[in-house]
Amino acid sequence: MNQHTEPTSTDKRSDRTKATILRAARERFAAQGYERTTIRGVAADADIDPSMVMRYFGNKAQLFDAALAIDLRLPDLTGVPADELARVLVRHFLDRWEGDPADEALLVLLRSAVTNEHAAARMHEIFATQVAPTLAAALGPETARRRAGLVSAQLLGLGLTRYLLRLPAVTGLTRDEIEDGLAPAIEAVLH
Amino acid sequence: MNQHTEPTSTDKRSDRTKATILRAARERFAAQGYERTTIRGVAADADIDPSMVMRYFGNKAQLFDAALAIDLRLPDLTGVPADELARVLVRHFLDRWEGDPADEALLVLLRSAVTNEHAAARMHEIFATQVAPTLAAALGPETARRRAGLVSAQLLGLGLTRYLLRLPAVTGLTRDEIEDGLAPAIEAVLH
DNA sequence: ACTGTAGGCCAACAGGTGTTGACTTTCCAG
DNA sequence: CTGGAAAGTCAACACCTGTTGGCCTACAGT
Repeated sequence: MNQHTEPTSTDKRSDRTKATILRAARERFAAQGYERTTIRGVAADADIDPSMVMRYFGNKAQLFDAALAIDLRLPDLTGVPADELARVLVRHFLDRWEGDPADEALLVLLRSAVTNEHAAARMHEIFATQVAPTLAAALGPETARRRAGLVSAQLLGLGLTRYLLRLPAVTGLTRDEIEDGLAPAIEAVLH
Repeated sequence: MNQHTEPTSTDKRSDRTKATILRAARERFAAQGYERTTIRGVAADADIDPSMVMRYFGNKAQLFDAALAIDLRLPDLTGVPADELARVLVRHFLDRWEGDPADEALLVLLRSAVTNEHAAARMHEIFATQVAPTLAAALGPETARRRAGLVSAQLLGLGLTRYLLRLPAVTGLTRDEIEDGLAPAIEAVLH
């Protein structure tokens, strides 16, 4: 097998189209959720035959799985002073929601997790492996156990109302207004 | 037309089956969302032919509409002292989410609004006609305008994580723990 | 007893879905 | 130049969906 081909980003041709498919899939899953996203639609966006999607990803469920690779990139919070912790969290999540439009994985996950058991399980997993440990390190395991859930509820509530439901009363706020309004609230939960 | 028939609950026979259909529809919409709910499924739950659903409700979208009749029954908050306002709100919403299992309308709405444009529009409407005015009356129109959105985000975030996603870190909390944890947070938003 | 009508059922339609297998084209190693 | 694998296309399948129209049945008003 290819020993001397450099392992650059677009090594083989198939890898590129596979990536194209995945990008199109993320967009549609993010915009419409699991059920309303069709393989034919994804294939059309990627300018490719539907059967290629099957060849590369097996079936719709596995394509969905592939689109759910998520890393929240939570920063290390152990060094942050307690009275700034909440603000750092809010700012970080706003960045993640509004950041790189190609990185819609968070939207995909949340939108689908509401109607799809499998996506919900993935969400549990992400919470357990990424959110909980980070908060436990910053707050100590005891208080984290009782507070991590509520903190997540607050941050996901923001994502829900602003980016999925697009409630005017929330989309109408500026980033600063949200930061100023929500940071004290999360601080209150953390105590 | 029937002039002397008493206007009791189950007046005509058709009204009863219509109600049966609606109950079955609410259950399925609440459990699976709009897309995965099928008319055949609803009809089977109601022990009736699918075509009857069409006869009584026209089409799937109108059946969905009928299932979305929602009244949050928000209490009058003008008499509540400012430092108890948050706690009253949290308690009220917990009651609404966990209350009468037959009254799943809130679940229906939230679960569907995430993937269905029409349900999202209905949510905007409910916010505008029920939540916003109640908060405006209690806080004054100026602060309500900037805070109502964030308060809703907090309460919907709770509903999302506890009743839809069922995050263990949130379902594992008792009612009291939620009340004690969230009330100060909402108070912080209200100031 | 008769009949009209409301309530209910059956069978089918047209369209869209995930998925499959056989076929053709592209392209690189020998 | 040539074989053969990799990449891509085409057409079809089996199934499920919302929706429709014709048919049967029960029953209330006369």
